[in-house]
Amino acid sequence: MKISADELESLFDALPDVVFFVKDTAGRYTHANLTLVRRLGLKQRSDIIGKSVTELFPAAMGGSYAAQDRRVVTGEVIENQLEVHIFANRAPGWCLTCKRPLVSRGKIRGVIGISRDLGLPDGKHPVYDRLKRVLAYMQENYAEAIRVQALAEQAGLSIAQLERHFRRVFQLTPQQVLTKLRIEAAMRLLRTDQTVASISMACGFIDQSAFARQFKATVGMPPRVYRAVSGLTAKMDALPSEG
DNA sequence: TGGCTCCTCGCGTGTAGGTT
DNA sequence: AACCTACACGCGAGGAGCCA
Repeated sequence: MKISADELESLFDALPDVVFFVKDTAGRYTHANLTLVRRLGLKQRSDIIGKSVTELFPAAMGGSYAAQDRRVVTGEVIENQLEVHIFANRAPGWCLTCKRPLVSRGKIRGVIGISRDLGLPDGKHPVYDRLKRVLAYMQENYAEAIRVQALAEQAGLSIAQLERHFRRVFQLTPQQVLTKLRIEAAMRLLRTDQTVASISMACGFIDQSAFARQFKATVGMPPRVYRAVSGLTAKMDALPSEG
């Protein structure tokens, strides 16, 4: 039994916190769930089908998504990539994106993927309180060099335990949580007039080079472009998410 | 579920060179 | 001058597997 993309599309329509899409090898949408339609500020699916990310997304983000798709079309699989998506109300939202080549009869026919919103932590988990302490430490010290080993010691857990519990409670590895904290801080500081170099140091990156790379990988655009984009208001009232 | 080892690979880093 | 990108290299993070 094989499930078609049409059937998956219908199923994913029911998930408001998950974007589902299929694109052909040229990067044109062949399927999109209603969550993506809404986040693009569009009315119906047909407004998306046949279009590419560069037509639907602002150039700064569309180009990054297209580059990601090109990698997948060559066979690369993207698993749980932590990304910032800017929703229609311009608020940033954290998502985990998965993309894989769509293979049919032995040939790659396109890209199939989902992007799910990062949910709330599981506060009922037995070690949640210990992890919360580690998280608080990370929030206070993200500007410093933090080793997972040190976090594990602080929680009284082995590294393997810490990672396992982090994934279960926060849906992220400790390293991803640290990146998230740093990028969030950077996005705040980019709205001030601090230089990119000073922001990179203030957020715990070794230099602005490492910062720019990480920022682009996560947000989809270089820091300078994000600064320009976040300074605009009316011109960019719809910066939706996908991946 | 916890603890441990092993191994792969992705990320951080430093540098150089190009671009704005 | 400030910023971005590409590349090479080393190391630590994280996955897999096993056992208790």
